[in-house]
Formats: sequence, structure tokens, C-alpha cells
Amino acid sequence: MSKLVIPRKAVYRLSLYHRGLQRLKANRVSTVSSAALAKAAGVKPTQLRKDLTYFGQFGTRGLGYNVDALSAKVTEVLGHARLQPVILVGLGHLGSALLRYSGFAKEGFEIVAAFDLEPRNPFPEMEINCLGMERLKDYVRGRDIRMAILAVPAAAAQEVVKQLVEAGIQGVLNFSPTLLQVPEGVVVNNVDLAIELEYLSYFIQ
Amino acid sequence: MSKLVIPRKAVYRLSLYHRGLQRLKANRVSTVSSAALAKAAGVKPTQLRKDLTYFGQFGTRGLGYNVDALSAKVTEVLGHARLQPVILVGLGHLGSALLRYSGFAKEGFEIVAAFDLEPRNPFPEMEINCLGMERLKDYVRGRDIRMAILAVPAAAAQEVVKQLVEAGIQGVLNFSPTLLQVPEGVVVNNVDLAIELEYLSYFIQ
DNA sequence: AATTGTGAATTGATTCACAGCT
DNA sequence: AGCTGTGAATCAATTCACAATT
Repeated sequence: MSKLVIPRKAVYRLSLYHRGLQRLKANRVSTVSSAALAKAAGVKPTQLRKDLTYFGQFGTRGLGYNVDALSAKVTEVLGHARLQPVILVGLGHLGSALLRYSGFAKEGFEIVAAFDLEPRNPFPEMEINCLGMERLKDYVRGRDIRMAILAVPAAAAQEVVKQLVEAGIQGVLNFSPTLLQVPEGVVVNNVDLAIELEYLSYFIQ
Repeated sequence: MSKLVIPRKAVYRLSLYHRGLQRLKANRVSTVSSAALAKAAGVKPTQLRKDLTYFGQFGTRGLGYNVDALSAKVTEVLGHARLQPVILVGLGHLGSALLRYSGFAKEGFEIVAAFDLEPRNPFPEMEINCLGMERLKDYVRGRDIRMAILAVPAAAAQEVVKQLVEAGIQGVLNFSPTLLQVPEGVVVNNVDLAIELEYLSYFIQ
């Protein structure tokens, strides 16, 4: 099966549609128009329809889309029918907050363990595995974990990502304001909070 | 003075260049080439040069850019020569973490107060003003604060943003997974953590 | 009548290729 | 010789306009 080419930005929006579809499913809505779903995602109807054409045709003209069918297809395209395990590295303020953030679970991700140099479990009520960095490699290798959330200080980020890659991690969601060097085949997605704030500030002058 | 048109994405990168320039300044580097600065920001040299042309010419051919001069200009274009005051709304896990996140300060933003329904100060050591929502309007109006970081539960986000707008806030950095309705002239920048993770996961199949 | 699907047109962003300075 | 500045070319994403289908 050859991977279809879906524009990067369309992939991003697919996640938004996915979220909208889940909500519709929960509310037992069986059919939705491109106009309605697009509105929920904050995009134009034509854009949604165009986005869907990158991997097929799912609607009924005059009627709209079957929520269950479209939802299943989007889930498949996004490639996480199953719950995806993720590890978190760095248990400072931000890392701790991310660990307790329920939004990841809602989208089908589970933080299965957290790592830090000083791995005391800050939330005994949470039954999360808080481990030392020295156990990272074994843990990741043994469980075929592919994704990591990185929330360590900027100065440590490059060294830690090296360890992650050696352990077999293929995707890193990086919260440290650092440009990470990674080998071919490893994907990094940066979330740079200060830059987002600066970007915002530009548009309110 | 008419505002120049700078492509959205170029503005985002400008913040990255700004960060790189600050570091160079701190290290007493007086001159930098587009190649070096672009590398630090993770972009191509031509892209950096093109980005700069949107608001002028600052380099010396054969030599490079004067760090101080370019830094001053980028600061001016980004529009925050002064420290920008920001308020934070929502003191749950994520909000608390953001409050203590030092990265904002490094880029010239100061969180001057935090608001919540139950405003006990979670960090007495921090000398931050933690106030009840009922005091939001007076606080913001009295100090000409324009930006807010929103980290409240999704269910509350729309109601809270309404209050922010009434108080005079013009820019919102929104961490709740919600599409906010705001009037013309108010800018929202969404940071959707779960979607970022999902986006990442797509590229590691 | 309503709504999808999609080529064509448009808009936006990036990269190239090289002229122009120091 | 080295590096910037930029028009032209390319590539990517969005929107339009409307035919096709139920």
C-alpha cells in the first residue's frame, strides 16, 4: 500500500475534523455536511472537501457525510486506530503539567511513562511510571514506543534527544526552545511557547 | 507610518531570528552572515535574506549583518521594544506551569497577573498577583494590557474569552482545544497540544 | 433543492540564479 | 572573494465555479 500524498497542512486539519467527528459520534449524530463540520473546525467548506479528496470520496451528494464512516476513515488515515503509547521526558513544571493534561488521552494518546534525572513521582495518585533516565532505553525498546514528548531545559535538550533516538524513538514533540539535530527518519515537531506569544503580539499592534 | 506587509510565516521566523540575534549579542558577536543566522534558526540563508527584505536592507555585501543594528530593527518590527505585560487566565495544571515558565520572560513578556475562579496563589514565593475573575476587567483596563494567555477548561473558554474582550484584551494565546468566537480586531492564536501530537504521529507511520 | 467532488484559477511562500557591493 | 539583495521561477495551498449526484 503506497502512502498517499496529503499536504502537510491538510494533515493538521484532519486532526481537527477528527475531533469534530468524535463529538458528533458521541452525540449520536449520523450525518454531517461539509459546511457544518468545517464550521466546527474553523475552516471553509471547500477546504474540508478538498482535504478529503486527498484520500477518497466519502460523501453523498445532496446529503452530506456519514459520521461513522468518515470518522473511521479519518482515523485510519491519521494512523492511530489503536491507543498510541507515548513517553514524556522532563518532569519540571511544564512536563508535570503535560503529564496531567487530559487532552492527549482524548485524542487517543497515552503517556505510559515519564523520565527525569530525579524521578520521584510527583503525583502518587496517578499510577504513572516515573523512571530515571538510565532506564529509558530498555523501557522504550521493550515496548516498541515510537513517540516522546520532550520538556527538558533547553541546555539539556540536544543530549536527551540523542538518547531518545538511540532508544528507537521516531517522533519527538519538542517543547524546549532549541533546534534539535536528529538523523534522517526521525521527526521533530516544535512547540515554542514564547515564539507563539511573540507571533501573536505582532498582530495586535 | 504605514504598516508594511510581511507574510505571516515570515513574521514567525522573525521571532526565531530575534532569538538568535539576542544570543549573539550576549556573546559579544558583532557581525553575522545570513548563512550563520539562518542555520541557528533552522532555515535556508535565502529565506532569511528574503524575509529581511520585507522591511528594508541591513546587510553589508561581502561581510554580513551588524548584530546590534539588525537586532534593533527586528525588535522594532516585532513591535515590542518594551517589556510587554500579559495576563494569564486559568490556574490549573497547565496555567500554573505556564506561569512559572521562564521562556516568556526571555522573549520580553511578563506575566503581570493571573486570574482564576479560585485565586489562591499557588506559588507564594513568586510575588505574582493571583486574582479572582471579578477583578479582571478593572485590572486590564487600568493598565492598558492587551494580551492574555488562556488556559482554562474547554467548556469555560468561550465565556472567559468574552470577558477578556470586554475588558479590552486584543490578543489571546489560547491553549484550550476550542474554536473561539471573537469580534473583529481581536486576534487568537491557538496552541493545541493534542493536535500537535497527532500531527507528529502521522509522520512516523 | 441540497450538497459533494474537482479541475482551473488564484493566492501565497519558497527557492533559484545571478547582479551588485564592499 | 565573499556575501547580500532581489526579480523570476517554482512549488504549495486555497478558493472559485460549476458539473455531478441524490
